[in-house]
Amino acid sequence: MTSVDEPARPNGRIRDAVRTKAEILDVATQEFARVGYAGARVDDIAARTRTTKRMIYYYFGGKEQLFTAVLERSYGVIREAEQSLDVEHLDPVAAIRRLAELTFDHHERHPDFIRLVSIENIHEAEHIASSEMLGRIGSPALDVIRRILASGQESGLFTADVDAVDLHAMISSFCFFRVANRHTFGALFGRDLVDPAQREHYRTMLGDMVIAYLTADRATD
Amino acid sequence: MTSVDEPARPNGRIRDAVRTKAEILDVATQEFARVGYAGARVDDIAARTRTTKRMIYYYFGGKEQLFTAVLERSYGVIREAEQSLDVEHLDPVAAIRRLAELTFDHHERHPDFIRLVSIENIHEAEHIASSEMLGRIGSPALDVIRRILASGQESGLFTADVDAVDLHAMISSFCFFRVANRHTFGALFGRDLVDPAQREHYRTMLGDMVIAYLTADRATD
DNA sequence: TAGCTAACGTACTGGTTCGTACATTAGTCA
DNA sequence: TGACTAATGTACGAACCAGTACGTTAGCTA
Repeated sequence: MTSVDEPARPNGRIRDAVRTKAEILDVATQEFARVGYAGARVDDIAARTRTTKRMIYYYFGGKEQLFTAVLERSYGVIREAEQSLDVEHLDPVAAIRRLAELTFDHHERHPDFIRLVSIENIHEAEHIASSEMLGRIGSPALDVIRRILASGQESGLFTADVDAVDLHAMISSFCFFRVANRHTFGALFGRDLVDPAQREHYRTMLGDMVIAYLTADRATD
Repeated sequence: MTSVDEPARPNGRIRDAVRTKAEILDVATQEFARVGYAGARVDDIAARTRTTKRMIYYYFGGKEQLFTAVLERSYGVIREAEQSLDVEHLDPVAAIRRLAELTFDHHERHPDFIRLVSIENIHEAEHIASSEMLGRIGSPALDVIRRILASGQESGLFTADVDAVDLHAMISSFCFFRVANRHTFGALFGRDLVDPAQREHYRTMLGDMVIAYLTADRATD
């Protein structure tokens, strides 16, 4: 295991606090996502890193804090992704559809994150609640939705009585369910919601749904 | 703890296989839903029944089989509920809206079931896969949707290219997300999706969304 | 280059947890 | 009413698992 980047040491022991910490977080993210908080084993996480269990306690304090750190980093990643959203140059309908598609893509690309969120919900969001950072993380996506919605409502394209948080919930629920409930849905109904061949179909379906809702003539019903 | 139903015994020991088994299932359902499969403790489940851990192994064989039995009974309950669906006397639009509302109500009334499904998805539906019963449980709701959809498409009310399984996924995703992700969503966005005061709002939103999707003129976009 | 400390490793512990061996009894039926 | 068996209880073991006491060393800096 001697590479150019990591020259051999007499002892093989290398000191790199940043790398060690990051490696623990990487492995812990995989393990927690794979088997849940209670199902994960601190020993197993340590065994899959190049360091020892001792270091987990040294850097994070304990299993609980490690899980919180995993959540914090995972949420940080999506916040960053949301910050690079660039849809406001489009007209409101296209902008919302594009935003929905980006949400769709992001969920699909980060199944581990979806699993962590499911797990955190089983724990009633207790780690989020006790995290300084996650309490004030906000959501750039929400701001984007708010602005598009306002512009669409002003121009009369969208029905007036829609709220950004609710629309975000609507979009997220479809994207989240598709990934999170993939297994039970597949087992019960014989259809793989994440089948690559069906990807475009569901991506379009999401956009159609959201736009139909936003542009519907509510008086019709 | 002496009641009319259960007269005192010299030893307090009563034999009732059916009751014992049902009581274990009740408690196990609560515990598994509360803390997940790995988080649940066989000893704790036993302690909360009027019998002992020995009986769990006697009747179910082990923790894994107990969890499967919990899932089987839980899915059985919704299948029964679905069988009593009675919406086909309504016109297609009203029928779909009513069906969505009943799905909405059912999810809200059975948060433990939602949690069990989330947990089973973390385990990649392995218990469903290995269950004889759950493999062929089917879904009466799906048949209902299929018939309403066919009638609505025939009369030209609904867009033609919609599939029953997909529509079921759409309705379920909204209902499921609202309950399952209540905690993280609340913690991050400060809005309780299950707030009773907002119940009618979200119930209407779901119906509006589904109907808008089904009746939209897809060519507009 | 001596010494200091952040970074790391080893080995262990105490409590937990699934599962079982063995003993007992309630209720039934010949 | 005696015997048989399904149903139940007790006590324990072996593996597991989060966390820690204690010792070591790499790399920096005075």
